[in-house]
Amino acid sequence: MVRPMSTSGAAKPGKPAKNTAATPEAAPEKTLDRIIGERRDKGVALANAGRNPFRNDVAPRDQIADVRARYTATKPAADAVHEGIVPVDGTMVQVAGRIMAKRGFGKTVFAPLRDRSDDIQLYLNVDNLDAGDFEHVLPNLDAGDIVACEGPVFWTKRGEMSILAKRLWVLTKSLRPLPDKWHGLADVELRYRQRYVDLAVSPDVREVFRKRSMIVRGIRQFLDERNFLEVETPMMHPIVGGAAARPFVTHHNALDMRLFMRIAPELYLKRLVVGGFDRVYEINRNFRNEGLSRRHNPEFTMLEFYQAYATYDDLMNLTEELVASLAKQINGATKVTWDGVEVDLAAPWQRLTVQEAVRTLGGIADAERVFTDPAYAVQMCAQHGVPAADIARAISEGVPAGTVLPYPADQLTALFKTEERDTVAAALIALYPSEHVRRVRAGHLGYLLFEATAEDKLVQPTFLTQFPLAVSPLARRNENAPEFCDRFELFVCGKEIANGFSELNDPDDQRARFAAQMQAKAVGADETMDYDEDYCRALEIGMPPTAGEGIGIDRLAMLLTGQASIRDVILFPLMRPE
RNA sequence: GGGGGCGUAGCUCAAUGGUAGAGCAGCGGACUCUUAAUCCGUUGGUUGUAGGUUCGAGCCCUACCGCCCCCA
Repeated sequence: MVRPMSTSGAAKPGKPAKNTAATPEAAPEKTLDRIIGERRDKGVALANAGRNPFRNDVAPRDQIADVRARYTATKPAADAVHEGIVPVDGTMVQVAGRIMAKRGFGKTVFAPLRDRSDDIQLYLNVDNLDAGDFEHVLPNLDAGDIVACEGPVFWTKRGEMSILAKRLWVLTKSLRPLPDKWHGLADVELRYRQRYVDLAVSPDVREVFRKRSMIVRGIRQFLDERNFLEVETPMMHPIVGGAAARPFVTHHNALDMRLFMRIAPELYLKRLVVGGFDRVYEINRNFRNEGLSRRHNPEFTMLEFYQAYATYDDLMNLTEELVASLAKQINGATKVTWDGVEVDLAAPWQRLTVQEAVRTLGGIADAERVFTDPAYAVQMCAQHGVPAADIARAISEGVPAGTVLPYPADQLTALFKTEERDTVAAALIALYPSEHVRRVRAGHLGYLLFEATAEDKLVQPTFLTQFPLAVSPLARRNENAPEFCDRFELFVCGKEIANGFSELNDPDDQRARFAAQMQAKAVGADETMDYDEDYCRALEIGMPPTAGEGIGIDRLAMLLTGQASIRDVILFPLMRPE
């Protein structure tokens, strides 16, 4: 079947001679329109010669990479004498892909062809190519066209493996020109908006996404080998849970129900652990309604996995093994360059408590006092640039709900920007019901101080451990220090890659943590979890001792492919509409 | 949200406030081992959008749109 090209009335013939005077009312044709018109005309010419320019009756038998592999060893010595064009063995290969360039020599045309696996050069010559193809197909061939080609393999004098084309079919006529053959597509905006063009012309970009796919496959293999069960849990949640982030809100019509796009699958996965699937994982999208940056995309991919009868310590060991083995599998080495820094992912990695990080990297000599004395912590935070709003909230969260504050709640942030800060803080701290709350609040401030002073100094892979309770509402308390949790985060080049902990499975403690989240929300925190009563009920059924972890797949892909922007590891990053 | 940068032909980029150019691609021609092929000729522009200043604006000013970077 030959579908005629729909040559639009506006399209002009191949030679747009200067006869526009004959149609003075015609709008001037733009360059791109003219190019598209010329390409359409070639499609019409193909159709007129009985060659459908959009056909689907020729499937390639061979992949280019396979052809290359098969013939690489037959390459003649550099000093070999050439006697015309001699196929290696006369075996016909048949490949298909996109024509990347066209170099014409009158009766000979060289045209590199690219399929998903590799490139190979087509040698299209009047003496060898089917006469009809030479006459009707070749003149209507453009860079960008999808073609199939059949012929034997030979080596050119310059030592380039080539296919001596006997037959050539245009399978898909490309109507738009490809970007500059040398510079490619440099405009990052166009690269993201028209990823199909970016991928078509940039092997490097293809390679990044191929590696990303290998990473995900490698993770599945790694976990499957360890008897983890891959599961799928809801992406639309009736309540917000599992992480501290602002959600996307949507609505289900039939049930007339508000739903949140999930910010994390954590609470569902742990329900499965309660149910007896005590090694589970999920690799899927999370959605967080936050700004875009080099390291944030509103939808991103997360691996979360849970292993019963394991501790956060076990998961740190597992993570080292997983990431180091992925690096070897994908790059053949544990060293990668990221952000201009050489990072070595070989195990073991440094382990450092948050408090130690504040002292050694943040340069706060009395870090211990920061994590026990909230008044001191306020001073340190203020000195080191922690935003006043964050300090005010962290301090306020310790005041029991319903207490009449000595200062108007809506002026707290403003007050924390002034010299009155310490007085105000002291007044609020005086309202705390217990020494425990004082320490919990100090821990919260200590964590803010860590973010301000130390986080970006964690360059080589580092497990940051012993997180303050206040910022870890789902993690198990440390046996010896109840204001800290058995939790870690993995940092590389100042970026958080993974987050794991021994799970909190005491339902009463979990209820108290949810209540604390409600309190935080009440004093203005916008990244809080909702109280999840069903999850608490599940914990009452009983969750075995468990450790769980989330690994950001996008950031891991950035690390292992050396990309500086998350947009370069997401095929279609979020953009404003054109 | 704040600050900085960028936006010119299909692509990659030029252009003291004074006639908008080049390379590639395209088109026509030559060429049977090129690979950023070469050579000759040639088409192609509402300089992101809308205003303003000026005798004159791609360039200066204002607003808006989009992208990038930094900060919050």
